[in-house]
Amino acid sequence: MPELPEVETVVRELDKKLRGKIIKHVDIRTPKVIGVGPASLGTKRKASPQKACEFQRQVLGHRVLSVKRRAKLLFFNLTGPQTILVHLKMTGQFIFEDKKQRQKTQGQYRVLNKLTAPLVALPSKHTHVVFEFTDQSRLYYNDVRKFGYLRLVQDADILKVKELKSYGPEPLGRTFTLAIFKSRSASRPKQSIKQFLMDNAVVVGIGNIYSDEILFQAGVAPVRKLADLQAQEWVKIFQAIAPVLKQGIKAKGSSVGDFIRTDGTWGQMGKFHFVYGRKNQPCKKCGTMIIATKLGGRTSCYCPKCQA
DNA sequence: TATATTGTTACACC
DNA sequence: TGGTGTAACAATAT
Repeated sequence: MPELPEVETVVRELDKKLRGKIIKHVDIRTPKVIGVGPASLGTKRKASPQKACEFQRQVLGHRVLSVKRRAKLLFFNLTGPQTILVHLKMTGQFIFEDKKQRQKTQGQYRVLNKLTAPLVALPSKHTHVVFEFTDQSRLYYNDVRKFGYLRLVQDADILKVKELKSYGPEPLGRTFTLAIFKSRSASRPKQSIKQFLMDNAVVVGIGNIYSDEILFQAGVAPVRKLADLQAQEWVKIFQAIAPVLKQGIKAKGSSVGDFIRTDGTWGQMGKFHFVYGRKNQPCKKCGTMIIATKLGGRTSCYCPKCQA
């Protein structure tokens, strides 16, 4: 389940590996994950062979200039007037391999990030797109749920992309301040702090895992309503955001769900989780059992003693 | 077989 | 009407 630290991990690795490479071939095995144009694909998407062809045609022969990130969206900036926007949603993943990498792994990967998942050769049944570059290296896009997408957008149309318009500030950016963060709560006093943190209009990139961890570090229960939070609690929550996300990036992402790095290895953040996914396990600080509750349809874990 | 999972959006409701 | 709250949706492993 990639959130900002996981997406950032993928972006840094891909930027290093793909920069300068020329796309020689694109194999689109599942056309429904492909979009063309600034309009969003929507949930009820159907396969469009025409779009897949157009995607292929416009991308072939172009060089990757850079790979960047905004919120949880990846940007593959290409030569020519196009950019590929990628959202991994729940289970999207990229695996990159060159000849050396292939020898190391013998072409075997776990497409699902579970120790019990079998090693498979790529492309697997969950591989939907394969990029091949002129130096023989390959980039595989896998997605078990097929919720993610690759969208080709003309650079001139980037500002027409709806999601980009509704996104709030980057949590690690200079424009994200306590005053701005707190001000967004005024119009929705009854919302829980957990849902507030996960709202991309408030601040981007924070999902279920990191919101739980941030609230643990802040000592605030996820069920607390915005209007009831004391000034000091706002400060604690705000000050917990950057360190928790930075630790996630440093650990190369979480090891939970289906997240794997671009070389098929796991991130280490899972080792540091204090509350996420630890229902009925003792709190690492006080030993109290971690409890789980549902907020806006999402499971939220917290320590009833450490978090008031 | 029912359930759990997420970001996004369509839509109901003040 | 505009902003907020909520439910639905996509697909599949377990």
